[in-house]
Amino acid sequence: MARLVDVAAAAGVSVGLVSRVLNDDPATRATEETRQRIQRAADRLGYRPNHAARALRSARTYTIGLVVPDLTNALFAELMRGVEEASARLGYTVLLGRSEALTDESRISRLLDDGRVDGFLLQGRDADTTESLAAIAGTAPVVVINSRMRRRQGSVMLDDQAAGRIAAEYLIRHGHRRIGLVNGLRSLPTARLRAAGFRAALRDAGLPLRAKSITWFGYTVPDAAPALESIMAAAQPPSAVVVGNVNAAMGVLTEARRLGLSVPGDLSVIAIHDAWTADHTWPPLTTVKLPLGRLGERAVEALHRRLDGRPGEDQLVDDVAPEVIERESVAGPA
Amino acid sequence: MARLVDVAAAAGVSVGLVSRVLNDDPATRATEETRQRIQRAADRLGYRPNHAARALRSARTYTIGLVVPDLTNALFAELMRGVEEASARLGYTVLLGRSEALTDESRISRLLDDGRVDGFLLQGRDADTTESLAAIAGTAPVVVINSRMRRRQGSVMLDDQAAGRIAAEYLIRHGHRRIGLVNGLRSLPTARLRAAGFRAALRDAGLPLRAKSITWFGYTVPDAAPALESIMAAAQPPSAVVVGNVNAAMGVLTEARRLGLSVPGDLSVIAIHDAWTADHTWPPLTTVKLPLGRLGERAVEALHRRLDGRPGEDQLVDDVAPEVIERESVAGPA
DNA sequence: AATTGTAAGCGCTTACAATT
DNA sequence: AATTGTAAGCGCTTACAATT
Repeated sequence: MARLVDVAAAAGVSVGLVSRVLNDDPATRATEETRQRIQRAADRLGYRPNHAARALRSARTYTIGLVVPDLTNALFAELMRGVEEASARLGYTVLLGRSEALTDESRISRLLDDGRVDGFLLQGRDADTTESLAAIAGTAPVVVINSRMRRRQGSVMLDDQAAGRIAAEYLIRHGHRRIGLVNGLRSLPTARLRAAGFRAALRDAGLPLRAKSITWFGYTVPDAAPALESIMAAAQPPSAVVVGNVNAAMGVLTEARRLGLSVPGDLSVIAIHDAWTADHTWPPLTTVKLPLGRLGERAVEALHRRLDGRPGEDQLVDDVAPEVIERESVAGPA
Repeated sequence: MARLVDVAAAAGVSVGLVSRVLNDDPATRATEETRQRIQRAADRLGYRPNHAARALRSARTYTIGLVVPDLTNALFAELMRGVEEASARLGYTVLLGRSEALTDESRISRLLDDGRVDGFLLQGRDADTTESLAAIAGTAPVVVINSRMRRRQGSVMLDDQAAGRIAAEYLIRHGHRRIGLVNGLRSLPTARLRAAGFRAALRDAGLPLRAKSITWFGYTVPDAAPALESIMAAAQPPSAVVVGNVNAAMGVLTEARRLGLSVPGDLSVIAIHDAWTADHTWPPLTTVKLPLGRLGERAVEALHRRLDGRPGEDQLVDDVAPEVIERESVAGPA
């Protein structure tokens, strides 16, 4: 690869000048002619700055670590797309890690100690995991996704309260009056917010709120069976449920079948979050789509500001509204 | 962070010696006492080598680029686990990229030109994509996953022929005599191999082979509908199908429902590759599980050998046999 | 004053040299 | 001969200096 000295020689100037011109150093205003000679030489030689040298000298790696609980979660695709888009735009490379593989303390702090990343985008399976990931990251710049840190600012969150409300309102609009919520763990801020939105919708519609119609087992497929069983065990079981997550909703469909309930005949189901998998369940799942791509972008932008020395903030990503994707899992009550 | 000079000062020796001892340089045999003093000093200071400095000096980044078509494919989880495991063991960090985001030529070769990676593990959506990814990587060490390069050696492949054979044999054992194959694109080596195994099983069982009972639409969900429709349009449609991929099998189940076929009553289905999603379709899918984790490990090991200057090889990962995971999508013919 | 150049130094590895 | 030290240099950025 061509180095700075090669470009300098080709352009007939010094390495210092080449570096400053190529980096658009605002303090150096070379003549247009010199600038062009340098740029042309760099283009002709296909010059690319050596990452290691730049990182060593400037003590910035221009790499951010993205830590998520499960790479194969379909929801992660859209988040990642946003993260990639914003990273490319702002000049960062993304180093990806599953949080299980990294909670093994050593690996996350090593990434820092080895000077491989400038900061982290963190998402744990629940608030405690996220908090401990952040603790491991220590004083490094961190932005947590869909959670908040107790002692530090620096988070981006979706509007989960709106999502819970919109899902419940959709069912109410279809005539349901007994509605359950299959929710994530109580330790998850997202779950608490979705429940708040859910409750608000019922209250506004003048519907009664039974504590037993909300479960807090979790967002994953296996959590759905005990949740649905518990909800349907009521004297007057609901005719519809909001499920906190598409993945758990797949489990709800399976469990409904086991309980002999037809969807949406006996039970309507709407899930929060949209994913391609929702198209291929039976029946196809009606969902509330949240702007995960935008969440990823906002997370990168927030970290970028932190890396620039600006203070952390807790942000709500509400510039794109949640949207109901109608499929076939909701009908009127029997 | 503590630097080499800090450790050297603490141990009362020179930086050169510290570097050699910590890196287990075989040419330097320090006294046991010195060695211990150095190691203790390093431990006490929490010394970690600065990655940028090491990369700059040694012209090795100890980072490998892993490029896959779709991060959210459930199959990728197990592959990634193997890649991570072997990378950690051999001292590499993994930089992850989707191949769509990277075919955009610039990004893949930039990773190299910027000196961010030593080499690549590549997997494209099909043979042509993989080939062009490899072309973009140029002279960099490359190992392709589940495909082969025309002009270069350096690949790891699953035993797809065995998988196709095992799937077909399983259906034959259940009494099926008219069996279809919903396969991936003909351009995919994996698809051709699965078809070969499939045909061999039918031939060995003395069953007739109709060209029309094999389709080549692709491995993804939407490819399944036209495939199944075309197969079931035959005068004597099959009573069972092998589906080349779990994801496509989800589409097959949806399409069967649309065609009014019950699974496994009217049609038995077995898919190649196992994933968590297979547990949550209706009915749960019987699959042939292939050793994807081992594939990932072998890929890293192969790249490691290339980076050590050894020549590329084309390897078949057959040290773990494919295994049928019985669920509920296969029964005897009606 | 406007433009360009010089050279130090980031933290390592490693050839070569020096010491016991 | 066995053990340890010295110093150059990887490719950048940037404070400071020099030139027009």
